[in-house]
Amino acid sequence: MGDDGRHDDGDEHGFLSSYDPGVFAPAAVTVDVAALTIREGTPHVLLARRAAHPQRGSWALPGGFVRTRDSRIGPADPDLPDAALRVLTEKTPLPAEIHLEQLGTYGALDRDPRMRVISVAYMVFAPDLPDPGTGRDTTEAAWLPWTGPGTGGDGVAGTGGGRERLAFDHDRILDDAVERARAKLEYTSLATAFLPPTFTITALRGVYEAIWGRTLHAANFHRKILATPGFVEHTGDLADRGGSGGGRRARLYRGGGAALLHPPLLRGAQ
Amino acid sequence: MGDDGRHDDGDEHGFLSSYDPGVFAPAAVTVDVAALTIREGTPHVLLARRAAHPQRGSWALPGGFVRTRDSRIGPADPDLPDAALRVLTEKTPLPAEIHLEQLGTYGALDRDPRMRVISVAYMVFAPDLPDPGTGRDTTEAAWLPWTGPGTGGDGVAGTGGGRERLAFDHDRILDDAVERARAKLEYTSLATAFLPPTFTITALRGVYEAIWGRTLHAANFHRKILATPGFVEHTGDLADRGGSGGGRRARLYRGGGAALLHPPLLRGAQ
DNA sequence: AGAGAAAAACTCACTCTGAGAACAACAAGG
DNA sequence: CCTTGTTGTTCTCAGAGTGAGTTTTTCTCT
Repeated sequence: MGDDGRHDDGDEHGFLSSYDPGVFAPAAVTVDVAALTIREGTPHVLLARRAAHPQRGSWALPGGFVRTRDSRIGPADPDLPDAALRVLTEKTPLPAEIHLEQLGTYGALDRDPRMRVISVAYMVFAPDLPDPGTGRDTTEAAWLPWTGPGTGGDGVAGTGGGRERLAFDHDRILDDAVERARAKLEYTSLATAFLPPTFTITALRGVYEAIWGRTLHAANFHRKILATPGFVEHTGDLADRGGSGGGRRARLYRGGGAALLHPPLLRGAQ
Repeated sequence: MGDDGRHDDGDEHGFLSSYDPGVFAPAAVTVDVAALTIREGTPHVLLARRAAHPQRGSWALPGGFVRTRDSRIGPADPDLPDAALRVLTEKTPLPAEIHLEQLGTYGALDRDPRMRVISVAYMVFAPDLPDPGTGRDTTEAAWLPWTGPGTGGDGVAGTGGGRERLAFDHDRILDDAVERARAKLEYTSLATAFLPPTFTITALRGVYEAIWGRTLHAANFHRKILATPGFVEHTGDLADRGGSGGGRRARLYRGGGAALLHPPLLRGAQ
């Protein structure tokens, strides 16, 4: 680290007690969360409509300022993941186990008109959750389908069928999140994070098909999943029938211990 | 984003003109750079010895505060990568093409005793560069060999042969950087970033062996590199002889256009 | 010219993969 | 009860990829 704003020599304790934090021209730090899930076979993202300036009325990723010290509003965030979970639970209740992962940090000088805002983006892989409530500073929140940059234009399909741009640089953050998700499905077992605790191989394949946007050969997928040690383990139970249309009852599995897949599932392949 | 410190309704322009940035309890934002290279077959990292409190005298990753506005010291950093390159060039001159990549952001409440410091870590893959000069606020800077967490203890082997802990949480950042480098060699062509513009297949294999810490089967490596489309392309030249010991002159290659490798080179394999 | 050395090409058994077919287990209807 | 349609699971086989070793090519040095 560099050292502007330091006083002169001496021991470290004396240095710290006379230290003035104001010298550093500090920036505001926020967390923004791209929470992804899969509904009806297509990727969805949790968005909130901004109730305040700037960009009032735009859809945006759930986010908020990192609390650097205790205040009237609440206690300081011990670490960045705590802040990410906090802003997310303001919108929707979360299950006990949730996959949270840092995506990246966005800090261009002009990305927020108020001042320099450094945003630490997180991504969440969640199973299908109920519709969210409206949190602080938002007029509306919803899981909206994501239509990727490949299909003619970025953005999120609005309820009316059109597309709207997200506030700030959140379109780019969302694209980065989906691209990261696509890559991580190849060599990690994260696909199970989109599913309830027990699931069928077909449901797991549905996750890959939704995120990768292509169909996979069912039989080969089945073989490969079971051949990858530690990916899934059989619970001994069968899925109960879903009603219409016959078909054999599928076996139920839960996630195995392995985090990394050897060998990986390659996207380029069938 | 959340909205503390906002005034009441009205149009966006009026909102911005009366906005007070001081309300947000801001944090300090720094960039720290883990610059990796390979010297004599082992990974090295660029470190600087701190000339100022806190942790004066400890080795640390090159870093500094992000400049959020113009000041006596210099202009504001337009974006975070600019800040990372700035703090790095204070220590060593860089070649024209350099691989810079964001690693992650570290923001635990107690990671710096002065105040809350959010550090955006970057990593650089560089070819073997000359010894660095001493920059601002450092008494010494050097490329030091990295001895990983697998070999009994983290840290960097000091010049005396012992190990020293790095300042702040830089040991953890460095471990994360090396682990990221190991993973990215598998499925990207980043190994070429450690080499000069033209190189031999044997030199490329040396990068893999240094980062992965294991030997690879030379013949199979050769076959696989040439079978991966876009990884390398032949320049038509041969390497000139290095002096002692006979042997066939190796063909020279340069990096191909491909960023992602299909199929990848798997670490678990030989 | 000959010995030694490094790079590159070749060989072969084995495994993995893509594609399709076959088999198993279920629901609904006649 | 038996047939038909649907879904999940297993099997088959040809082609591609892989690990390990051997051979050939091309260089330096003596």
